[in-house]
Amino acid sequence: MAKPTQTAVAEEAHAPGTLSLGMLPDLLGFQLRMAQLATFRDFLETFADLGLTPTLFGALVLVEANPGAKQSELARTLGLDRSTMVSIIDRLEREGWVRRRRAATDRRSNAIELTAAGRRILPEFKRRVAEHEARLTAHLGADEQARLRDLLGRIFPDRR
Amino acid sequence: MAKPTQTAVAEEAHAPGTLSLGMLPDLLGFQLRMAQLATFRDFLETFADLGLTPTLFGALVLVEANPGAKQSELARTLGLDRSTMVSIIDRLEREGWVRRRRAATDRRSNAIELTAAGRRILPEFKRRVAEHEARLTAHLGADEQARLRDLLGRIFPDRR
DNA sequence: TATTGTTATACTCTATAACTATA
DNA sequence: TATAGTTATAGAGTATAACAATA
Repeated sequence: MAKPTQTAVAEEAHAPGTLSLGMLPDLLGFQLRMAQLATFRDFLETFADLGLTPTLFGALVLVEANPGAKQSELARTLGLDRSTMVSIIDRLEREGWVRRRRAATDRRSNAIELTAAGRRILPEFKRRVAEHEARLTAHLGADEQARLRDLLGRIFPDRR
Repeated sequence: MAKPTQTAVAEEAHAPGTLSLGMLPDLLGFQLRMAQLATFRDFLETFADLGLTPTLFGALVLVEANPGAKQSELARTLGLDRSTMVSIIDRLEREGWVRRRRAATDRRSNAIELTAAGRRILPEFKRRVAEHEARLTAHLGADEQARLRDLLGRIFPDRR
């Protein structure tokens, strides 16, 4: 599996079918982007039959962990606008996994909570996500996975 | 549209303003997504005056490293469809940074290359990207940055 | 005045399918 | 037949601005 290191190419000449990446591999932003793109696509394939996206799954887990949370709280936690959260909750509600309830203390807001169907199906979602994660980390040891999560968590911690 | 039924109910207790993330921090995909989102937004702000995106910058660097490469080669390397690459090259060409040249050997394809203006401005782009990268890695040591890039490169290496 | 949810709208990014010109 | 570039189009995801209800 070991490929010879690519040497500097002369002007105009580059291996057919294989391009040099130039400085890109040295950029954290580039590695982040490519890893995220591959991961996103695998996630979509994992849930192709249900149309579940990483954002929808994240919202479901958040609702489970914070029953009765407001839409705008969920939005802020996921780094989304509250108008974006409307359609996300719409979809989850249309699937019958969550419901909107009028909050008792502040009647402007909706308290979002899982339905019985949502609580029933969430373990299956988590099981599939675990399989997806296993593919993601197939080439990493358990210690490396933990290290990677830790390092990622320290990128722009002030922007979250 | 159909408005959801809303019934008043008592909210369950969770810390005001701060939601629990549940299992999300344990998911590599989630950390990846949040880090990439923050990074993408900082990149856009960095080039707000020029409208340069990570993809456009990546394409420029690729053209620099592989003068005369075909559009479809660039597309494959960046993980994009060749129809998507059309508009990317369109934009770079409209800015005057690259040009399409009829390939001599295969007249179906375009050989993409930097213009003089492109070669002139690329160092400035790289300087700004370096500043962006510095913000990104503000909380990481040099060794940790290298380790992070290495670990990211081992996520789905077979899908790239 | 400020906030919450909502709607209307628009913009970006991306892919699919069909077309053309070559190979 | 197959490939490279292009075009038209559609879908997903997102944000901004304005509005009503409520605080």
